[in-house]
Amino acid sequence: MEKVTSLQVAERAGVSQSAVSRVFTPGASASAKTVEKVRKAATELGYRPNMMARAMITGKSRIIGLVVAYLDNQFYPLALQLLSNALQAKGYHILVFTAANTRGDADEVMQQLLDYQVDGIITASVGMTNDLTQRCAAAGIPVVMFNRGQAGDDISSVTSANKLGGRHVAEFLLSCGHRRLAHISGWSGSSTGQDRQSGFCAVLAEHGQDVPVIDGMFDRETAAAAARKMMESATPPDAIFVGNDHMAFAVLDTLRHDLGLRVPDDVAIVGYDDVPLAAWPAYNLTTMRQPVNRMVDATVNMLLTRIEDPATAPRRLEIESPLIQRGTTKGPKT
Amino acid sequence: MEKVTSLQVAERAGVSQSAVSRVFTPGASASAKTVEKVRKAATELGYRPNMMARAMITGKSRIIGLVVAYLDNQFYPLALQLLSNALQAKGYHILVFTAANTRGDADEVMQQLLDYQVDGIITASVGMTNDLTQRCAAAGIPVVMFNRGQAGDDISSVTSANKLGGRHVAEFLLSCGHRRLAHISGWSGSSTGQDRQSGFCAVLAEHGQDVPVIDGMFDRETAAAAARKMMESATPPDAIFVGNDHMAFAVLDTLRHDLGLRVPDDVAIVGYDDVPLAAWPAYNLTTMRQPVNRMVDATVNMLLTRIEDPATAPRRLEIESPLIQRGTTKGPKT
DNA sequence: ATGAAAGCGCTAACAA
DNA sequence: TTGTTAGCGCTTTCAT
Repeated sequence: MEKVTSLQVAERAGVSQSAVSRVFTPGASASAKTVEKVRKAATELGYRPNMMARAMITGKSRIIGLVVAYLDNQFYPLALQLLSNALQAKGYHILVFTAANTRGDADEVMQQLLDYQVDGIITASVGMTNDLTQRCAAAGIPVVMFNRGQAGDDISSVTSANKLGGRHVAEFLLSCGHRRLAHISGWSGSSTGQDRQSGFCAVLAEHGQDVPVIDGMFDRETAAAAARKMMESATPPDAIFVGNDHMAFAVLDTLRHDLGLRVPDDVAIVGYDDVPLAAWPAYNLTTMRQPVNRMVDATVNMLLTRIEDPATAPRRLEIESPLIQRGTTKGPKT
Repeated sequence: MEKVTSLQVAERAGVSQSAVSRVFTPGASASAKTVEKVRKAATELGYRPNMMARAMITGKSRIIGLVVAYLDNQFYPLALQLLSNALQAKGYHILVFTAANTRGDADEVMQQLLDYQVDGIITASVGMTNDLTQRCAAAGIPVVMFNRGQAGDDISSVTSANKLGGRHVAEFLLSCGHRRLAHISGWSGSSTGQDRQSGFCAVLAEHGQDVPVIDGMFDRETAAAAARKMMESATPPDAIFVGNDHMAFAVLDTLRHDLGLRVPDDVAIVGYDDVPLAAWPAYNLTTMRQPVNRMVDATVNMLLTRIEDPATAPRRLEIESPLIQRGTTKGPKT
């Protein structure tokens, strides 16, 4: 099982080394006879082309850099797995870069990305202030932001229709008869957090309501503290829209176990993402679905399209998705 | 931000190309003056050595292949994140390979691993029948199995002390006064599943008890069905040891919501892993901790040691860890 | 300590 | 279609 080179295969097959190369290069021409001889010799020797050498010449590594900040939120492991599967099926692989949402860190990651000559980059759970994306795009590497958008620019992104989703939630809660709504938002440094909030608040503003909002930072502790604060205020809400499921679980835990409140009787809760855990009976959370599968497919398509043809214009895709009613809300008044 | 080569840096610094190389090669010699000139020119040009070219010569890619079967169990995303952080700090990165636990798939993954010339391999949530590990080891690539062992062989592995853990659980449940114990085991094709089961059953055998066991396959549905079956039998258990937390959550859901049973009053439940979710109030699960941090550190150390010195003998490390008592069991009778 | 020269394993012109 | 040739960007002898 030692290193086998194309030259050795060539000798064994009685052809030139470049003939071997052609047989293993998708778009190359070789006679049926040559192909057969080479394939035979190759399997006998256990030959496979060396990716590194190939990458060095073609400039294509068939490696996609995945930049990810945290994996505590169940949504991201799921996405990672699906992305990996989808890319693997297309002959690509994911090189993982963990990055804090800080400036210096982003620079370092950026350099590493370039070092490895990744063909493309997917960023997930990375904030929008990050010029990392900008700089990679500037370096000519296709970038797709997964589950994050960026205000009016030239970077591809795939998200769900977050603004619309926020509106849906507001309309739904109103239709349930709730009148004192509140919002524990996703991190205000992320488009996702902002959009959900603005959609939600817009509808309520149309109804003349001003909504208390606390930034939950996509973090359990922060969200739990926010929930406590809201419920202990003079006019506690009768329904809370939480910026994602991950925080919503923390809110539910706090409401039920710390404050002894009943959900949805005392407060209704709506989350965002519809991660698997949301459907488990222990939480049974009403939530806006994010269609991970479709988001992943779109991300992969977009990225590979741009890799194959760099002239392709960046796109910003928003996928609509339904509200999933479960046990943390009462049905709408009819 | 275009491609900058060592030759360009050399010209600008007024030295030879090999001088530049030496400055960027850890163990090489260069005068202070040369180093300074080169460093200056390099930063001005934004030069960084090309990993691919370097990898091709040295045979070291600084890439670690991570083979992983599924990420639904919270334990693995957590491990992935920690592994990535630890390796990144040492200048390595993780290339992800998702693989089903099937023979043909393993072969394919194995080839891809070799194609990318990974310096080392970590397998997680991969079964033991997989000769993938054997073959990689045979190909001279250091392999560490994370959270899996393999019966008496020459591959490094890092696990918790699963057999001992199983024993702990049995002794604990007996001390709580339970007399009708049962076990929903981890996948019997994994050492982890087997060891936990054998430790657990060994203690009970010593007490003359024969324990009903159903293989939960590390799967929610399978575990839930097993729990239902057990509770509906003529002599339902008064305590169930579930092979990991991921399944234990499913069991708790079924017990509480489908069967209307109270935990721990009707049945006590113990899991294994102590994933973050186990500590959340909604489950508040008593469980054997697996010390992810220490397991990750050990894995990284072991792997890098073997990469740096291939002569190092493989090791099988078992890390002991405590039982974390929470709300799904009653304290021991005193 | 430094430069010149020889490749690592492969792809991509270029002729034939 | 095929073989020959020239590199990709770098590390590493080998002289100096």
